[in-house]
Amino acid sequence: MNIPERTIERLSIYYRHLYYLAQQGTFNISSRSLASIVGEKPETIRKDLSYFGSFGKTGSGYVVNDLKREIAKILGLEQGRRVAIVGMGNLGLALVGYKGFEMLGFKIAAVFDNSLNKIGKKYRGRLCHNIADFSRIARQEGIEMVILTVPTEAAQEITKLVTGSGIKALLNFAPVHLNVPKDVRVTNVDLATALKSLSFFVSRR
Amino acid sequence: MNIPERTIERLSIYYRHLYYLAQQGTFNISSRSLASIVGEKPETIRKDLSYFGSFGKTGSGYVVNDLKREIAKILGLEQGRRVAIVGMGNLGLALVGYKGFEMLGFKIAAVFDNSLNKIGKKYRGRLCHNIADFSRIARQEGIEMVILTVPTEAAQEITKLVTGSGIKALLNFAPVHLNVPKDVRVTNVDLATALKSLSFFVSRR
DNA sequence: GCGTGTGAAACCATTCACAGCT
DNA sequence: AGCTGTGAATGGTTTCACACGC
Repeated sequence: MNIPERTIERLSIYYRHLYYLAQQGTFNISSRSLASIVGEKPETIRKDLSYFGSFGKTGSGYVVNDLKREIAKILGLEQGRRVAIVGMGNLGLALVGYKGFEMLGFKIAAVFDNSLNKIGKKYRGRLCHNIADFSRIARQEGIEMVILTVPTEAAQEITKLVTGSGIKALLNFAPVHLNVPKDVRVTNVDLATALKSLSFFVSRR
Repeated sequence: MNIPERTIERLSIYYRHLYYLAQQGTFNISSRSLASIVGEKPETIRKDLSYFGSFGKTGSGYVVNDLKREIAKILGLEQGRRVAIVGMGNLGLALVGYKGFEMLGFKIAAVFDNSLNKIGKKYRGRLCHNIADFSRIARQEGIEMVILTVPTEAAQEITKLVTGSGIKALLNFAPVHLNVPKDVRVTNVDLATALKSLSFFVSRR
């Protein structure tokens, strides 16, 4: 079966809130309650889950911990994926310190830059490597995913280097469309674009 | 007519690339060339534009500067919208310095925090105000949109304060669903979620 | 010939509505 | 009674394919 893209995005959101709920000691939850927390409809949640199996109990809803574990399994969060951040500018720096990543099963295993001012320095306890050594260090550290926070002009070139080293998943913060081999997945986070879309809705009021 | 959400998101992306193209002195562009730059299909671009009018010339495509101006008009970018950043943590700090915003017609007119360590300090030349004074200063500065980079626990409360002061557009970086009045628009940027979605695709390879 | 603008078709995602289980 | 799981219906978005203008 073909799973909607949107479903995957939402599963990530469900996961986070189940995580919070588990911390608070909530044991059971219905699709209706979860829906009101995450801002979706109950049937959306049930449908999303139904692509992967039946995790609930009719009459009583879902066991928070079980559902959390199932979603982790679906999203591949169990293994504690190893991530590199490439580009130690303001944004890269903010992301190394972003608690959300580690909390949810990602390990920022290495950081890179091309500037001699930064290489060799430590950022939140992580030694900044020379981007030229990416291939070797990525292999050594078992990096599977890369967060790209480099300047726009450099983004395509560094993408080539990174995908050439076997990385198949990129989270790109540079506001350009990256050309990558077909088997590489890119997710773009475009900060200014998000703001511009909002602007449209301000205009129409 | 009802304009697809996705169309609006893409228009922002077209805009940015038209901006670059104009800088480089490109005069004309076809939907096909633009498509290959932004990573979309030509017919998607033409359809997106068709919701707002006919801006091209059959046979020769679009005049870069004209199309850029039209999209600016559509997205309401002409007025140089005034934006506030609330929360001067790592991420807020990175965003004050993010060139993409100013470049594309947004003015970061004020920044706020609740910490006495930060209030009164300057960040990239902008005085950090006490969040308690939001209402007054937002009015004074003509703030129309808010970028929220506060800790998760504080997000809902601050949202209440901000929307209570008449703000109708929020770009939210806190990983929670914000409850807002119906006439307020929220766009969520969820950094960890983006990474988790990617993880799913790594798993299935 | 090249390229836009656009109805119509195909595709994908959400919502409905209800059978079935506890 | 309460809640899940899911086909069927609806709604939204993308893609196709072609008429028309330069």
